[in-house]
Amino acid sequence: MTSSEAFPQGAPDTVEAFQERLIAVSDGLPKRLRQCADYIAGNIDRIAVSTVAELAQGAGVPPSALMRFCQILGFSGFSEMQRLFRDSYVPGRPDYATRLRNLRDKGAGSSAALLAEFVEAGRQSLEGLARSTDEKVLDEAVNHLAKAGMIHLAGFRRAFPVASYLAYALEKMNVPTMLHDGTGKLDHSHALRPGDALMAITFAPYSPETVALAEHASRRGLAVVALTDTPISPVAQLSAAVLTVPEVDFGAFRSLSATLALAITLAVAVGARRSRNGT
Amino acid sequence: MTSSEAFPQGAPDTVEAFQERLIAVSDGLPKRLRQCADYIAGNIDRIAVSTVAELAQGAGVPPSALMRFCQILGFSGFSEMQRLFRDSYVPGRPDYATRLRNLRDKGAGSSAALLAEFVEAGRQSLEGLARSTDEKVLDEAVNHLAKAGMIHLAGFRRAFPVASYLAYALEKMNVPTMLHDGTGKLDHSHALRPGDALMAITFAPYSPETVALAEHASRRGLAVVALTDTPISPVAQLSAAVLTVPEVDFGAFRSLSATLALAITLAVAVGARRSRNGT
DNA sequence: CGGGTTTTGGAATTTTTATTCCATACAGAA
DNA sequence: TTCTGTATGGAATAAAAATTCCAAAACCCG
Repeated sequence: MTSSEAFPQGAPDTVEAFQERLIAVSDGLPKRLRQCADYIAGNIDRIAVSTVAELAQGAGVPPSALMRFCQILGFSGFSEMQRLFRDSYVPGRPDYATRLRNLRDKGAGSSAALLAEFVEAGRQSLEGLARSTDEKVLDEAVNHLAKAGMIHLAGFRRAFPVASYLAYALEKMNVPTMLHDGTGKLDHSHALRPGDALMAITFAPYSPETVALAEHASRRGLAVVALTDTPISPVAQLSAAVLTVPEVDFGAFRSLSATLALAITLAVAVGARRSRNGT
Repeated sequence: MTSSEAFPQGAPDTVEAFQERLIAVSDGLPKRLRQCADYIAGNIDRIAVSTVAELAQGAGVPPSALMRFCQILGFSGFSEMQRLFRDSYVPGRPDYATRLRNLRDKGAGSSAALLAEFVEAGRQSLEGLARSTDEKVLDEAVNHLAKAGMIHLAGFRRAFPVASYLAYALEKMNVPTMLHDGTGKLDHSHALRPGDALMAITFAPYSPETVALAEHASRRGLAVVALTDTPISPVAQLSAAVLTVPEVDFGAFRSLSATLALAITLAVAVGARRSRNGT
C-alpha cells in the first residue's frame, strides 16, 4: 500500500486537520492520486454535497481512484470523509443570499436595491481585509502606537469618520489622543512632540492637510502609521507602518466597513497593550 | 391524494420558489405533514447535506411522511428536492473561512485575532442588516429626508462617525445639510426650521443631546428619522421613521459596519431622489 | 355508532451510491 | 529484455438510501 502506514493515526477530525493532511500527503503521489488531491483541494466546499462519482468525474479519474485517495487521507472511505464536511457545514449564507437577491430585484435605483449593493460591498471589503492583511505590519503598527506618548489622528473628508471613531475608541480606553479635525482652520502641527505618533488616514484623492501633517511628523522623527488605499499613496513612504485597505466601491461611494474594522482593531490592540504595560 | 392537483405545475426551481410554495402549502396540512413543513422551514440549509432518514428524525416523523411531503411540494421525491439545494449551494468562500481561522488561531489577544473577530462581527452585522431591514420603512425614511429643506444630523460619541459620514456624502451630492457636532457647546436647536428634517443617530446609552434635539424637532412638527439600536429607543416614538440596526458586538466594542451601510444607502437614495425631482 | 375518507407507520422493493477486488498496464531495476 | 512491485480501471458486490405500497389507525360526518 502506498502510504497507509505514513499516517497510522485515525482520520482527520476537523477541516483544518484535513487540509494539513492533504498538504502533507500530496507530494510524491502518483498521477491519478495527485489529480484527486488537486481537485479536492480546489473544491473542498463541494465534498459535502457531492457523490463519489461526481467528484471522480470532476477530477477526471475513476471512482475507485477517489476511494483509494480517501483511504490514503486516513478515512475508512468516502462516506466517512463526507461526514466530516456535512457535519461542519455551516451555511449562514442561503438566507442571506436569498434576501440579497430579493432586495436587488426591487429594481435598480430603489432604496432596497441600494441597500443590497452597499451591504454586499461592505461584506466583500471585510472579507478582502481578512485575506490581505499582513499580520506583521499590523503588529508593527500596534507597537508604534502603543509606545507613543500621545496618538495624533489625521483624517479628513471620507477619512474623517474613521479618525473620529478612533478618537472615540482610544479615549474610552484612556489612551492620550488628539484628533486633528481642522476646527477653526487652526494649525496644530506644533502639537506633535517627540515620542508621539501620528496615524494618518487618507484615500485618493489624498487630502493635502493629512499629507502635510505626515511629512511634518516624519521630518521630526515621529512614527507615522498610515491607513490608506494603496502602498504607493503619498503617505506610504513617510510611514513606519503602512496598512492598506481593499475597499470595494459601489457607484461613486466607497464602503468604509473594512477601514473601520481595521481601525477598531488597532484601537483595541493598542489599548490592551498599553494597559498591560501599566499605561 | 391530498393535494397534488393544487399545484399542477412542476417542482419549484429556485430557492425562493421553494419557500413560496412552502408557505402556500403549509396551512391546512394534517399533523405529520405540518411537522415536516415546520422542520423543513427551520432547517432549509440542511436539506443539501442530509438524508431522508435524518430529516425525518429531526422532524419527528417516519421517512415515508417526509417523502409524501416532498411530493406535495411538487417534487417527484426527495432526491429531486435535494438536487435543488445541492446545485444552488454557492461555495461559502472557503478562502475566507480558512483565513479567518488562521487569524483567530494566532492566539487570543493578538492583533491578528482581534482583526478576525471584528471582521466577523462586521460581516454578521451586515448580513443581519440585509435580513432585517424593512423596505417600507426605508422608503419612508428616504421620502421624509428627500422632501426636507435641510437635513440636520445629530449623532455623538459612537454615532458621531456615522453622522459625519452622512454629512460628507450628502454634501458631495449637494444636499443642504447641517451636522450638529456640538463644537463650542453651542446650542443650534434654533437652526431647525419648518420643512427641515432631523436624522437622529443614537445608541444605548442614548446621548441626551440627541434625544433633546429630537424632542425639539418633533415638537415643532419636523420629520424625524431615527437610526438607532432598538425600536424602544427614546428617539423611536418621536420619529416618523425608525430604522433599527442589528450590530453584533465583540467585547466592549460594537461594529459600525451595518450602521454605515444603512447610512450611505440613505444618503445615496436621498441624493438620487432629490436630483430626479430637479433640486 | 357505522361507513367512508384521510392519514399514518413501517415493511418490502427499487434505485442509487459506496466499496472491494482483480486482471491488466506500467515503471523502474537488473 | 525480463522481473518485480506499484498503479490503474472497471466490473462485481455490498451497503445505504430512496421510494412505494398497503394494512391499520384516526378522523369526520351523518
